[in-house]
Amino acid sequence: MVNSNAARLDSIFHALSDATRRSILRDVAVKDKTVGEVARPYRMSLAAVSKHLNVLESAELIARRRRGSFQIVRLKARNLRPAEQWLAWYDKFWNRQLDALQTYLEGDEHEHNDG
Amino acid sequence: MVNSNAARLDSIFHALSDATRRSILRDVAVKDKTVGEVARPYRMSLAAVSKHLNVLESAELIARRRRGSFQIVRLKARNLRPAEQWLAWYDKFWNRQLDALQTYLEGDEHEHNDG
DNA sequence: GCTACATTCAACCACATGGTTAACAGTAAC
DNA sequence: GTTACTGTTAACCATGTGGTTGAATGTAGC
Repeated sequence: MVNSNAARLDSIFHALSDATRRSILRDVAVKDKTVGEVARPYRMSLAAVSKHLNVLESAELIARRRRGSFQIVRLKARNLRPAEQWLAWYDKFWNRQLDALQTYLEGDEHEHNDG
Repeated sequence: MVNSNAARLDSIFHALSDATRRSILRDVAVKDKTVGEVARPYRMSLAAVSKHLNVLESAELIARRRRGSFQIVRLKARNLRPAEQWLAWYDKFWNRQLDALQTYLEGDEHEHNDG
């Protein structure tokens, strides 16, 4: 619909398209963590994790704030909402089992004319 | 073909991270379309659209089947479900307004979304 | 087989991504 | 200021992405 909305969805879905980043979101959802704490479970450099955090932050899915010499990573869960709302539009297509209907029509040689 | 859950989510979210592909999903949700019909609204080559369809197909969000010399593109809406379920886990964080609570508790700065 | 049409594949390009290591910068403690 | 620690930035590399054009494939009909 709106273009800025599209760009927002681009960045959110892109941020979610990496398993490491999704895992990081889970980690910080439960409890705020420092960057070091976020990075520790992952077998990659701190710099790599920092870049993942940049991606998540530019999608506004996390925020970093400084506390002393640490940076605290916090989830901004509400900003997942546009993605969930976008997906919710498709509920009707599986809830009403149109997909199953089409699978049925496709599976046999039933050719329902598109017109 | 998608193996693990994580890889499946990778491919789904990646497929959704492009506005053209999201738009294509909307287009074929309403009604099955040929590749040519899908491509017509977009200002890019048919080959480019075909590549977008490849991405959507490898995420199993669409299926193509041949009918005569045409290929019919059909939505496989149910396969959006893993993405929606992944996101649904975060509902509690905004529904219970823990996000706002944490912002309040942690923050001197009341940063409200400036967008 | 030949022609026309629908779509994909191949080769190519510019740029983004995810990772590395090493250098740099902010903060605290001495 | 120096040292130690936390985290980001820079430079680099291999691979992936989104687009192009043009050739190739598959199907229908003559």
